[in-house]
Amino acid sequence: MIDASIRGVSALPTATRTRSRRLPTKQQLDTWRAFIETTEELRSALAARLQAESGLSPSDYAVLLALHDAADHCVRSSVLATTIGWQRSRLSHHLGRMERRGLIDRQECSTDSRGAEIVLTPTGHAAFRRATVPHLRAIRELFVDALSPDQLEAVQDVTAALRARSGVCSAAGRH
Amino acid sequence: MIDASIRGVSALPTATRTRSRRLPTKQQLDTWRAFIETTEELRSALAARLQAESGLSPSDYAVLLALHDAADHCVRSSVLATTIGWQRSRLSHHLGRMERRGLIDRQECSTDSRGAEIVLTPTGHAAFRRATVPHLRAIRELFVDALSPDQLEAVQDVTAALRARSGVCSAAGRH
DNA sequence: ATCAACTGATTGACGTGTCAGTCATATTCC
DNA sequence: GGAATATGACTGACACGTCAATCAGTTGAT
Repeated sequence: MIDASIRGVSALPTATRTRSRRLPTKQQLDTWRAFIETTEELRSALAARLQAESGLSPSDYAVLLALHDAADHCVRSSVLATTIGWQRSRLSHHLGRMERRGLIDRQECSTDSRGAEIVLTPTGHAAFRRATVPHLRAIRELFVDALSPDQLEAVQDVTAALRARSGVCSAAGRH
Repeated sequence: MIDASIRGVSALPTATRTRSRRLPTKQQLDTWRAFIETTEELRSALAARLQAESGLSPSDYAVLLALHDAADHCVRSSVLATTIGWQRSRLSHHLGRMERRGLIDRQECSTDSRGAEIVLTPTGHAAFRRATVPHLRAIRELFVDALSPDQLEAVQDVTAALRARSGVCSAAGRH
């Protein structure tokens, strides 16, 4: 969980002050470390709650949500992949596991016989309904309620800035 | 921390209990979503750079860093596990893979014959040295330089607030 | 109509992480 | 000293994700 790949700055060559070679200061690294560890903790705390309350992983939830939002609770596999921003093979593997658990069903596509249509089973629908309110509540408790309105605004500000920088090719979002 | 875990739902005033059923607003969910997606993007962008520049995963780097910081580049396996905050089995598996790649070596412990001492090999040391500066530079480029001083401060503020909240839950179930 | 190129989806191999043991050695208590 | 217990580390089974390959079906050029 904890990403320790940030620590141990003790032996930094502070001599090089060239612009592009500049390295983060100790304090900046501390901020980075706190940031990356906190987000990881938050993510895993939420995953643990979701699992405990509904037996679903975040990935399961993402798939069920996309299916639930779709008309007829039925989506082409490729569409599903782009909707939740996954690679096809990942989706294929995950759908196999979810199918084995009876959460979804695969059907042949009428318009393109290569295609697969993914359908929400009654079991899958029930699992999603059971999961959704507690999950949203957990998000509120662990994230929203932990922050003041100002802090929430700061989060939006910071994420936008980070995206602008690293999201060189920030397409329609992933995950 | 003790009083926090004792604070139970039954002892809460009515207003708070009503509040506990409220769900996040659409805007709050958007903020959450942006937050979680951006951190994930940042994490994976950094991992990709580390991998490309040094052939190491963030996990590899964490292990090598802890070993590098240790006296004689040699640490007891259990100490290593707590240092980087991993479960023992995870570390054991990962060390097996790193040993196969020649990055580390396992030796018998002199003081406790159940124990194992993990040693940095020359190969591992070289890989770590090759990885460090580019990795820190990537952190600066993708995180530090993307944010203003005010924003960096806001990050610290927000992470502290999140930790204070979720720490209530994770304190019980950690390690 | 045919063949090459493309596309939708799955598969296999492999690295990774978790959980529940297992085994050998240390420690504790009588 | 010797049984009960605790500890350090490893293992096996399994879920998960990525990459490269595969396969069947579709499209496009000639």
